Amino acid sequence: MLLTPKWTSMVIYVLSFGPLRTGQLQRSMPGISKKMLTQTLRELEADQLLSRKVHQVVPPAVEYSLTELGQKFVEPLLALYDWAEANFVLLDKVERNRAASGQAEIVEDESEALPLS
Amino acid sequence: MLLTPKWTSMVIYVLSFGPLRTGQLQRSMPGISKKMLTQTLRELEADQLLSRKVHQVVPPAVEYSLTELGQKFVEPLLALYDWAEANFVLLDKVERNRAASGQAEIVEDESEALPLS
DNA sequence: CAGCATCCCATAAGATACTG
DNA sequence: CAGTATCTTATGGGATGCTG
Repeated sequence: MLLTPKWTSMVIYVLSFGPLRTGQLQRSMPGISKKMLTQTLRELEADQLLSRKVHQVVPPAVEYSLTELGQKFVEPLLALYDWAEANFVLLDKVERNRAASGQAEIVEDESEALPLS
Repeated sequence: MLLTPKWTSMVIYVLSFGPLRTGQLQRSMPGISKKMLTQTLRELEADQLLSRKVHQVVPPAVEYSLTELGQKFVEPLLALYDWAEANFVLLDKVERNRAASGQAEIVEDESEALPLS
């Protein structure tokens, strides 16, 4: 899948603001390792969501930018982020929710037969 | 994250059509193991995206349904699915794209200085 | 029927060192 | 600066058997 890897959606999001060089990308995503950054970028490139431009200079300068397809992905991605933000899910609300109750509802049935199909 | 586990989004999707019992859920998702089904359901329950109702009968009958929060999640999720379908990404277009070209663009620069910040 | 526990394997991901 | 290679660990996930 496209969203299961840890960093893919974040790369798309960060690049949605404009093209970035490798180092800038890494600094935009605290915690990502160089290995995972490269790997994620290669996969997204293979999926044609971003393009990679190599400037033949020393030291090397590589610029990443979203393709048309990648830009089309930004909107549904933001829809997801908006939902998360609106419901504090990526923040700490869920943690607090987890802490609180959360028991399964027990339904006392009269019959011993299966009530559902 | 909420989307990284393999089955979470599918559970939400399947339940978006209405409440289901455990076995019905499993049959709705070919390939899911009982273990992962239970695990996924527990996590989504902890995140308050679905609720679990236990009917006290023999044999046991457990019904899962989306909470308000879970239902709010359906829309952005479908937006994502729509994008995927529109771009054949979950199908085979990507595979064909991967097969074809996909080389990084080489930009021939005159200078040896860094052209980008 | 629904769920839990256990064992095992595949993959994701982090750390580190090295190259042009 | 950008990238590769290698090693190690953490996690996800499948298979199976057992319980009320």
